[in-house]
Amino acid sequence: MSNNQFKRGELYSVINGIASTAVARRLQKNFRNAGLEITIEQWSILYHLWKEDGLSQQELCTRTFRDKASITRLIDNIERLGLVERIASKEDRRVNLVYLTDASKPLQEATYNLANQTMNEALQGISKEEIEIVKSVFQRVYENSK
Amino acid sequence: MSNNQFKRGELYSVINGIASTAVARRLQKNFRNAGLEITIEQWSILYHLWKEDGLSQQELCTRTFRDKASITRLIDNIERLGLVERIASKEDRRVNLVYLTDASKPLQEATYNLANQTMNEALQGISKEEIEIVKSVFQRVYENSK
DNA sequence: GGTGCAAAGTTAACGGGTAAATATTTGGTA
DNA sequence: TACCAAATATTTACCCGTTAACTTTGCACC
Repeated sequence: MSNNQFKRGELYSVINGIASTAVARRLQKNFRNAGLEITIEQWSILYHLWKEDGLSQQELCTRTFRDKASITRLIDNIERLGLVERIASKEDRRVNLVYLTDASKPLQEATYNLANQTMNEALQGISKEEIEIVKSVFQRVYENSK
Repeated sequence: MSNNQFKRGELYSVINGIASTAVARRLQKNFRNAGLEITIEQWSILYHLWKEDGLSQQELCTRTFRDKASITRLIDNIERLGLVERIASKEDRRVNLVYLTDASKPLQEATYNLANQTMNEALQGISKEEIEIVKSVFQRVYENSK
């Protein structure tokens, strides 16, 4: 691939993730309009815990592509909201396991629906084949850049 | 488009912009390794000023897809680095025009080269046709979500 | 058993994004 | 002229991402 094949300006929006930012902002707005007072980042933690409860913070780092320090603060905030709690692992005392509380349960259905609806709106008019190409390209870009 | 055509989990990385985050992080690292002490966000402002100097803050909002408050703080920081300066518009006293200083000049060539190199590495093994599809999809996602 | 290293998590400092409230200026209009 | 609405920019408060330094714990190895 030559140095000049792609113009910087054209790819600028890709670098800055304009499209994904727009989707995230929209989803955040939909949460707020529905009276759900959580951020997208907090929701992404809950999302993984709904799939598998009791993950360690380190495991949440891996699954959400986040830093240890980010996870610490995210869990701090979600715990303050009463949606999760840290429980020290009995096997390894370095490890905190993060468990959902009962208060988190009502959020699951509502946020899933809003996320689905938001993604469907975002992907209006885009074919399944195009989605597959985007996913494939993203995977390679991620591998090339990580 | 049915509600179940796309699985949330598969699109999760798109929502969170994992790929674009990885590219941005890599570019930031390349800047730092080259001794360039500016952030990607600061660079994005300089990038637009190198194309056209003396833009208003509002115009920078539009071109960088950013909030007014973000621009205010970004310009604060870049101004503190001595790379730009605010000059009040004579036509409209509400407006600040942002001008590059001489100190910003040496950055232009170096950052352009690093940005080009970073993008080329990120896009290794990706065809021109795929790029076009991604850009087209992103444009529609952005329009659908903004 | 002590030493040293790696892993998990916390903290602080800095930069940036967003929302809401505020001030200033402009321009139109009654 | 007086008033009002819109545009530009700032400020504050809160949240998140990254880095670097640090603590605690586990483990391997001599």
